[in-house]
Amino acid sequence: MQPGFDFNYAHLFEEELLQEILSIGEYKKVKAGTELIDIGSDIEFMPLIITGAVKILREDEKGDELVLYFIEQGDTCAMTITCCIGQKKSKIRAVTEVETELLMIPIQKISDWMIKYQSWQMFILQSYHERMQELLEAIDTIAFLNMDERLLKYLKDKAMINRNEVIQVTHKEIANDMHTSRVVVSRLLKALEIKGEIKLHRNQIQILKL
DNA sequence: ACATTAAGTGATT
DNA sequence: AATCACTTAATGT
Repeated sequence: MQPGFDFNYAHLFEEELLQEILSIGEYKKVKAGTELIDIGSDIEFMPLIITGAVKILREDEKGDELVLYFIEQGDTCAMTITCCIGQKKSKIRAVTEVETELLMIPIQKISDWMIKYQSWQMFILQSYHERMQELLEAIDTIAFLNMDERLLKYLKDKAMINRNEVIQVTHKEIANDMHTSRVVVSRLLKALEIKGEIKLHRNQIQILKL
């Protein structure tokens, strides 16, 4: 059994399914910044995250990005579920945020196991539900929150994912993730620093109030 | 010492 | 909140 897998998933599935997952799933360890799924690509595998985190983003025709949410250990990608009920091409991009360990499950197995295992069906529905919630939260954030609140949420999410109150990032990168300009980010960060929420350094930001 | 990249700022729309 | 134009600061060669 892969290290870590036990901890996150073992209690969810019955023994027989667990053995199938372990024998069929392909174990992978990837570095931070690895693209797992691209927009328009065919989805062949469903990733089960054992450790680490993945950034899910949307992109427009010009290549401008917008981060929707992050997924962590014990989570899976809802896009792969969508593709099992028709849609084949991915509508989102998935990039690892930190070094991540995963199990790649062929998508055919998703529906096979849905019929065969009650626990798997629950897991898939539960995951889909959680992703739906996160998507709604992302919409709320973009539609109802001011840019500075949005920025603070982004920083806190990022700190949470990295399990570190100091995050390694440039203002430019934040601007890309939030689909705004670097100048705006710099100004808002400065304001947050004055408010005592964060401390700024070159290439890194310390979150003071988590 | 010089070039490059990150970050700060005023002014304008 | 976006863009421009410019400055200042930090870092690499």
